[in-house]
Amino acid sequence: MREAEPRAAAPLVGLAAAILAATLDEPRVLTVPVAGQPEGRGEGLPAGPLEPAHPTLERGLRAWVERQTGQSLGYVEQLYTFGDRNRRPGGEGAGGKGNGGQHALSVAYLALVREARPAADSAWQSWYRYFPYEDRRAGRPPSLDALTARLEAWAEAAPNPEERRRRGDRIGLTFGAAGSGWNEERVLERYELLFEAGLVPEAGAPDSLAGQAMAVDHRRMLATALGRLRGKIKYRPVVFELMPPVFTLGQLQRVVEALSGILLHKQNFRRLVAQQGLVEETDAVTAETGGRPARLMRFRREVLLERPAPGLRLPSSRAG
Amino acid sequence: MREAEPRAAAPLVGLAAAILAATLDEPRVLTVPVAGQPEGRGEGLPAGPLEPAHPTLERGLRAWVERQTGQSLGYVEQLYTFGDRNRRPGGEGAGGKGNGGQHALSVAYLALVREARPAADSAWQSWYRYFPYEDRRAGRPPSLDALTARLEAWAEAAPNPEERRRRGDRIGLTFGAAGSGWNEERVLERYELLFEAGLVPEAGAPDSLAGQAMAVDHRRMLATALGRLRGKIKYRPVVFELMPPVFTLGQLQRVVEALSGILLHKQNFRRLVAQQGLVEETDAVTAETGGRPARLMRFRREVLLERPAPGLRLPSSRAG
DNA sequence: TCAAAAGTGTTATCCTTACACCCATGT
DNA sequence: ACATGGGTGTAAGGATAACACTTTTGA
Repeated sequence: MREAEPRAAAPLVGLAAAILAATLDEPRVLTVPVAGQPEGRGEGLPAGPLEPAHPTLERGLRAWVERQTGQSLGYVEQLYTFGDRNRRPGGEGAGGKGNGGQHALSVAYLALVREARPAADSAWQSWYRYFPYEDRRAGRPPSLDALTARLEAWAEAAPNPEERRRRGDRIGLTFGAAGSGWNEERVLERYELLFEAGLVPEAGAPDSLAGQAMAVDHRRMLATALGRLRGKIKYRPVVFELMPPVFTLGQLQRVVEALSGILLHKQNFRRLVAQQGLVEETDAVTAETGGRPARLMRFRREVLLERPAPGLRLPSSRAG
Repeated sequence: MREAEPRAAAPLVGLAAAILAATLDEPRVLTVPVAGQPEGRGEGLPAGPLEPAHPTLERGLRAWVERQTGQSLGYVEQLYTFGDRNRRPGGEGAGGKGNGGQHALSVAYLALVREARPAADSAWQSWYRYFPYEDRRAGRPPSLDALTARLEAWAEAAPNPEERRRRGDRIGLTFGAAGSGWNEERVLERYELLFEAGLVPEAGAPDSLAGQAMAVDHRRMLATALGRLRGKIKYRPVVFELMPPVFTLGQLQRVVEALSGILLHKQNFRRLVAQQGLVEETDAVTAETGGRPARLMRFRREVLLERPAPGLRLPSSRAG
C-alpha cells in the first residue's frame, strides 16, 4: 500500500465527501469502514485519491462515492481543502526525519441525498454519534456539563493570564455561556476547541465523551459540513434536497429540527414556510402522522426566481 | 522553465491570492504582471506552486505573496479550490493528445490588508477594472445596457425553448431584472454567465465590455473573492481589516459603499453601526473631511464576544 | 373521551426604512 | 451666505415571537 516516493514531493490530492440525509427524526451521514489505522479506528467518510482519469474534481468525487458505497449523488458543493495540519494521523514527526517533504491535501465536499439505502460496506449513522453535544432537541444534553468542566480546566491550565482569558472567551463564544447563547452553526469552532483542548479521541482523549472518532481529519470535514448546512438552510432551500417529493409541514419541521439540533415554534414555522412561498399544497392528505390527517405539500421551484434568499430563518424558540 | 513529466500524472497544486484593500473611494486588488500568455495578456493575481518547503497551504501562500509583491498579509481565508474547467488557457485539447492526464489545481485565498503600498512589479488596481458592471454607486452603469442586450441575444440563440427560458431566468436572477432586483453578492454568478455567453475576453470575446481580462482563471477567483467579501461584511466585522486604526463614520461608509458597489442611506448607516456596538468614539476629531469636523472612531473588539453575528446588514437605499 | 398532531387567529415588540431637521467648519 | 459633510430625532411599516384556541383523526 505504501508507494515509493514520487520524485521529491509531488503533492497527494484526495477527495472526500460528507454525504448527508435525513431519515425519520435523525440526521444521517454515510460512513465507510476504514482499516489500517493505528488502534484500529474503524469509521470514515467515503474518500479516495484524485486520479488522472477523473475529468474534474467533482466527477472524481462522484466516481469514488459510487464505487465505495453505491450511492449516486445529487446536490454537491465544495467545502474546503484541508492540508494544513493534522493530516497525518500521528501528527508531526510521526514519519521520521523527512516528514516535511510530501504534502497531502484533501478536497472535501458536502453532498445531500434523498434516499438512504445503505449499500456495500457503508452505513448511515446519526450525526450526533460524532457530535453528541450538538443535539439540543431534548434540551441541553447532560454530557455537556462534563465537557465544559474539562474545557474550563483546560482554560485554567493556560500558561499565562492572557491566554487563559482568551480560552475562556472562546469557550463562552462557541458553547454559549456568553450573552449570545447557543449558536448552532459553530460546529467546526466547537470541534476545533475540543481538539485543541485534547478532549477528542483524535487528539489523544481516552474516552469518547466528545463523540465517536473518525479516520484522519474526517471528523473535521464532517463538522465543516454540518455547520455549512445549518447555515445554508436559512437562506437557500436546500432542505428540500433531503425531503421526499411530497411531505407534511410537520415532517419538514422535524427534519429542520434534526439538522439544526434545536426545537422550533410550530405555529411560527408554518407561517414562515407558507408566507415565504417555499411550498405549495397538493390535493392529497396523509393520515400516517398520528393525529389529524395532514395536507401533503411540495417544494415550489418558482421561489428561486422570486426571492433573493429563500430559506428558513430559524429563531431559537422551543415550543411545541 | 518547463519540467519533465513527473511520473504518470501527479497533480500540480498552485496557490493564488486575491489581496484586497480600500484606498480613498476605490476598492483595490493587488495584481502582478504575467508573461508567457498567448496574445500577451498581462495581468494576474499573485500565485505560485505549492512547494515541499511550505509547512502549510496558507504559509506557502504568504511566502509566495511576499516574494512576488513584498506585501505581508493579515487576514487570510481560503476561498475555493479550482481545477474543474478552464484551468488550461486554451481549453480542451490545447495540449495535444494526452491532455487528460495531468490535473492542475489551484487553491485560491482571500486576503485583506490595510496598507496599500505597491512594491516590486505589483500594482493596486480597482476591482471595477475587471468588473465594471459591479459598480452601481453612480447608478446603473451605462455599459450594462449593451451587456444585457448581448446576454438576451445569447438567450434567444438557445438551441431549444426550454434552454432559452432557463437562460432568461438566469439573466434575470443574476442581473436583477426579476422581482428581486440587484443582488450585489452574486459576482461569481454574473461572471460565469458572461463567460458562458462568450462575452468575456477569456472566453473569446473581442472587446472588454465585460471588463479587463486576467491570466488563466484568476478573474473567476477574484469574482469569488468579491462575492464572499460582500456577503461577509454583513455578519462579520471584516471591513475593519481594511480600515486604518481610527476613522470617521463617513469614511467607513464610503469604504462599505466601495466594496458593495451600492450607495447607502447615511443616517441609517450611522445608527446601525452605533447600535450594533461595532465602533467606539475616540477623543479626537478630524477636520480633513470637508465640512464640519468629524469624530474619529475605532473598532470595538469586544463586539466579537457580545454579538453572534456582528456586521453591517446593508439595505439597498441610495440616499445621501 | 382523551391524546396527538394539524391548523387558524391575534397581539406586542422590535427592527428596518424613510423623512425632517440642526450643527460646525471652510470658502 | 452657502456649500459640505457631520450628527440627532421621530414616525410608519413590516417582520418576529409569543400567546390562546379550534379541528380532525386513532386508541
